[in-house]
Amino acid sequence: MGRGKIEIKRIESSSNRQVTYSKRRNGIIKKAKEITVLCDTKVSLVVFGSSGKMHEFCSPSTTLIEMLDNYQKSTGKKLWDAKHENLNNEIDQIKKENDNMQTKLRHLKGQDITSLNHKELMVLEDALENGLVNIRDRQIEYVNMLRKNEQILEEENNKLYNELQQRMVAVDGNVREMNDLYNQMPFAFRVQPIQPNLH
Amino acid sequence: MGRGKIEIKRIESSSNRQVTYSKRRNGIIKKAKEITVLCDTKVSLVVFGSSGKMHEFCSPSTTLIEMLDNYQKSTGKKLWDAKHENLNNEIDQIKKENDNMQTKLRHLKGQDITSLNHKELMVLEDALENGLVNIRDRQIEYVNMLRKNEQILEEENNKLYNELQQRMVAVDGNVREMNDLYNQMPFAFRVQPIQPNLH
DNA sequence: ATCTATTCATAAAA
DNA sequence: TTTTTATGAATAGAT
Repeated sequence: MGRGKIEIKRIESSSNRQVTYSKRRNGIIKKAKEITVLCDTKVSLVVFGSSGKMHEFCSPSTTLIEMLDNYQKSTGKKLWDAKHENLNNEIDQIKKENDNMQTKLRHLKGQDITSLNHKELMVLEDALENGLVNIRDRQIEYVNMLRKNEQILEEENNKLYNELQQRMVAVDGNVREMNDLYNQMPFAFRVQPIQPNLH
Repeated sequence: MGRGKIEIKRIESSSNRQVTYSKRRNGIIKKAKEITVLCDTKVSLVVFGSSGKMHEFCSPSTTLIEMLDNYQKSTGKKLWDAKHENLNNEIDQIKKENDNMQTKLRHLKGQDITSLNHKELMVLEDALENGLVNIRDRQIEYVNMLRKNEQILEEENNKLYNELQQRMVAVDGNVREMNDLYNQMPFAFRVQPIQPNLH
C-alpha cells in the first residue's frame, strides 16, 4: 500500500523507519478510534517507539485501569499480583546481595571469621594488605600535596615579606624627606601632620 | 475501503456491526504486528467487543506487565496502588544501601579513593589495620591449632610405636621360645614351621 | 510536510 | 464465519 510492496521485516534505514513508524502509528490509532465508534467496542492501545517515547489511545468510554481490570477478569491472569510477586522477588534478590556484601564487609573488618578456612583467610589478608597499600599510597600523595602547598605558600610569604619591607623602606624615605621639608618651614606654618611619623 | 464509503459512527445493524468488528479487529491486530516488526516498536493492544469478549495483542519482545510498567514511568500515572509503590520504595532504598556498601567495599579494597579526604582515609586505614590484625590473629590461632594437633599426633605416634616395639619384642620372645622347644624335639617330629622365623 | 502510484483493507454481497 | 470483489484508505518512496 505504497509505491512498492515491502517485506514485513525491520526497516534498516533509520530515517525510513522513523517516518514509517510515525505514519503507521497514526494509522493504527485512527483505526482504533474507528472501531471504537463503528462497533461500539473498547480499545486500549499503547505503543513505545524504539526511542522509548510512548503513544497511547484509549476508548473515551473507558479508562486504562478499567480495561486492565476487565483484562484480569477475562484472562484470569493477575496483573497487579504478578507485579507484586515480581517486586517481592526482586527485593529478595537484592536483600541476598545485601547480605553477601555485609558478610564481606564484616570479614574485611575481621569479624565473623571463625568459620573461614585457611585459604579464605589468606585471600582476605591479601585483599586487606592490598587495600592498605593503596590507602597509604594515597595518604602519601596527600601529604606530598600538602607539603608542596606549604612550600608554595612559604615562598609566596617570603616574596610578600620582602616586597613589604621594600615598600616600608620607601615610605620611610618619603617620611624622612617630608620631615626635612617640614623642619625647614617657618614655624608659623607648622601644623600637626596628619600622618604620624613612622619613626 | 469497501464497496462504499461509510460514515464513522456506530453501525446500527447488529450483524453488520459484528462482521465489521471481526474484520477490523483482525485488521488492527495485523497492523500492530506489522508496526512491531517494521519499526522495532512495542505495542500492546486490548480490545473488548460489545459482547464483552476480549482480544489482545502484545509485541513478542515484551509483556503487558512490562508495557504497563513503562507506561507508568512515561506518564507518571499510577496504575497499581500504594502497595506497589511501597514495594518500589523499598527496592529503591535497598538499592541505595547496596550502592553504599559497594562503595565501602571498593574503598576497603583501595579503589575509588581519590575523592576521599584525609580524615576518611585515616578511618579506612584504621579499619584495614584492624581487620588485618584480626585476620592474622585468626591465622595464628589456626596455625597454633595445627601445631597442637601435630603434637598430639606425634605423641600418639610415639606411643603406638613404643607399643608396637614392645609387642614385637614379645612376639620375638615367643618365637625364640618356640624355636628352643622345636630344637629340643626329636628329629622325626620336625616339620617346616608355618610361621616363618622372625630372625 | 505533501504528493501520488501502489498496495492494502474492507463494505457489501454471497 | 469466510470468501469474493469493487472500492476507498493507507502508505512507501519521492519531493
